[in-house]
Amino acid sequence: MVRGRKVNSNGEKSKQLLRTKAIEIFSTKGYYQTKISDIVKAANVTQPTFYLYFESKESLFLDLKEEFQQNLNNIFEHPQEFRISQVIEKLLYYFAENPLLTKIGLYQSDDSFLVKEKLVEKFQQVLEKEKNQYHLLEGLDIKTISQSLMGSIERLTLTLLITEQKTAAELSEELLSIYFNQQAALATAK
Amino acid sequence: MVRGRKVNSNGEKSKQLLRTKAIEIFSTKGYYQTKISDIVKAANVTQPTFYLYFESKESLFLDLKEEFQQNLNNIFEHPQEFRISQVIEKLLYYFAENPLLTKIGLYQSDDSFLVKEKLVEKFQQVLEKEKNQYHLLEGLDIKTISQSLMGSIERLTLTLLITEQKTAAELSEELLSIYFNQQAALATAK
Amino acid sequence: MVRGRKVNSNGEKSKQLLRTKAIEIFSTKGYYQTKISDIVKAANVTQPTFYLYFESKESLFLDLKEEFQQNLNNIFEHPQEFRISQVIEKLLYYFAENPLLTKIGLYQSDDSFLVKEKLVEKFQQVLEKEKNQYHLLEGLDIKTISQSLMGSIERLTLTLLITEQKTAAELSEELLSIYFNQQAALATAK
Amino acid sequence: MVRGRKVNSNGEKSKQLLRTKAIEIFSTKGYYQTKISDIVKAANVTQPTFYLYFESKESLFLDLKEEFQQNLNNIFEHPQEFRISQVIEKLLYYFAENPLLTKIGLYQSDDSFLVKEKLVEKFQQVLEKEKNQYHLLEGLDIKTISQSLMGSIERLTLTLLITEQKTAAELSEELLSIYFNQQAALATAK
DNA sequence: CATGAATGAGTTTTCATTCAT
DNA sequence: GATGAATGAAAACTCATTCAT
Repeated sequence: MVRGRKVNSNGEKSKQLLRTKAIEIFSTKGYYQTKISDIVKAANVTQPTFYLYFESKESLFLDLKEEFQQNLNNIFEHPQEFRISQVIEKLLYYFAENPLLTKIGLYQSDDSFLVKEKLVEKFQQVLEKEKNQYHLLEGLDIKTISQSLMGSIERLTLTLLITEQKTAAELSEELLSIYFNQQAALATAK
Repeated sequence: MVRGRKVNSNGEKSKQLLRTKAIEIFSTKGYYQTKISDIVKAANVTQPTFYLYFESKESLFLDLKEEFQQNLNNIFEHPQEFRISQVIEKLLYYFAENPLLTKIGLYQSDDSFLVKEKLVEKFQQVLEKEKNQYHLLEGLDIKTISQSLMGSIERLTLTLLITEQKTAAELSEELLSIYFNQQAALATAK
Repeated sequence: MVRGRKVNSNGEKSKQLLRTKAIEIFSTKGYYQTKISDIVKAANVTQPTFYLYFESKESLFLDLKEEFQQNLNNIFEHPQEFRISQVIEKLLYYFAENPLLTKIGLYQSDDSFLVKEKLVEKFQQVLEKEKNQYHLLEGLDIKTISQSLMGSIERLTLTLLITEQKTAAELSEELLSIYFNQQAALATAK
Repeated sequence: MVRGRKVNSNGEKSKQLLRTKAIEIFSTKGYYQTKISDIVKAANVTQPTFYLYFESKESLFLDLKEEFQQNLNNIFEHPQEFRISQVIEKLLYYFAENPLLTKIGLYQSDDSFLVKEKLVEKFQQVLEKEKNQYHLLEGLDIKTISQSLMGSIERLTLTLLITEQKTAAELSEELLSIYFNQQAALATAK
């Protein structure tokens, strides 16, 4: 029945460990299926320790979700002007680098749908500007294309990117080919 | 409220009402966040009434999920040979007709990922056969296309189809254009 | 959804059937483990029918228990004077003829212990009068013998009598031999 | 009552208290009639505390039952050869020392009948070997005697031993006298 | 800094009983 | 005489959170 501070223990370390384990489990099982007991077991500390560093289960999850969203916002902050190819690339690179946070923010968070709606809007804006450059887009509803693109990105991220079967670069290129690249078609047509 | 039979009460009606409410709530909040108390409140009966008609929360949810999956299997049963356009159409029509069940089977069920994997496989098979017909596919990884298509379908279903902003027919056509139709591009190119 | 009186149905018949099934199930599973739903299922009627004939689960069980106890009382009513052999015989014959009621009254009822205490008292009284006739009893505590006899009777009833491995006659004789019969011993001794 | 640790609280103490109370109540009311709420009320803690120390109501009961059975097995383990007098003595001593566990294992457990059947078999084996030494046994069915003895032991245990009206030593001697001891009879006969 | 011990507030599920037909 | 439909009351169990050490 030893109590009190562990030898070599260190607050910041415990906090980081808890955070890491929380991300792992949240990203896999989702918010409701993740129990505090799971997290602390994985971090090898007790439940009260969790509350030493985080206000509540909810606030931690919210923090993680917001971190994801914040990062996402930062990506598109500086230069207002992006080409769709850059948008796709930047997204995939970010997702590839933060797979677990991405799973949380894109699939597990209750307002992941908002995040996606925002991205879709972004796509729309960009495509609106670029539509003349892609013959393939002619006659197509940009809203539909944007939503479709969002769907493609989220699924490819989940199944091929995060699983490391493909790289962000590869997937960017493939997506661009699918959605906007007439090379093949044009070549053939000629 | 007193015990015993309600005036004008009717078992089949109650069961259907409960089922309907359950589908509504399951499809919105998911399995874990849906409480029996939510369902019975919506159906204006008490908790034991739920157990009069359903074995448990889990078995009801499983039934709904399986109904969705069964329907899906039936779609592709008869003629073994489908063209990708038919596959997409049939999916979207089915989803449009069963929006809530679709939400459950495609987004809320624990094994929705399996359903999608199966669909992706289907896409791959069909595309493998048809690849020569679509110049756009040249040089592209069919697996990636299939996954991407799955993503597009699931997102368009969720955001445009189920919300009745677009019809299954419209979305099928748009998807075909995006993924396989060179018309516009070719026309322009000429 | 047919409702109302069954063709050929008959109140007394239903009541008897319910009673019979109740006895069967109560005797096997005990009061708390027996559900009204078990009883009515066995009798092939619905739950409200049970309440048509019996006030409640408890009152039916109490009735059965009291019937057992009443019968038991009747056995020893008339001639005040019994020999221990007669007491044992009469008990075993009654138990053999009413195996299920016996199981209820002797093993399942909450106050079966009272019944047994009363029987033990009876044994004591009778033995007190007869003790001179049985040399084996000399020096032994009649209370202990009476309790022991009660235990023997209840166990033999449960394991050999009710299972029809032995008859009441056989067991009476054997019990008398064990507890009071010196024949063998004396014969040998001489 | 507030949340969190009680002043001076101690886990092992709480667990033991819960166990003790559980044994008391299980032994009196049986498994089904014992509610967790009874146990925790008796131990002056809340229901979750119960689950802090025990997996479930069932597993606790099973543990207690198995403890009883294990002890019982241990009694007869070492020397394979026992005389019936020793068997009876050892049983009664064990029962006297563990009255509540005995009530659970011998009367309340769902498989107490198995325990008794096993004991009866033991009696049979031992008596088979010793039958020549007891003239009283001549002409009697050893199975009946064994069952009868089991009944005597269980009843005497319940009514005289556990209630501390008689000691294990006294009851052993009395049982031996009743079942196997011709002294008195013989003495008289001579 | 960290733990051991405990609890409030739910959640699913069961069962005897009772109305309306 | 009998059923279909419903419910009140309680049971076991879970989980995020909190106090005392």
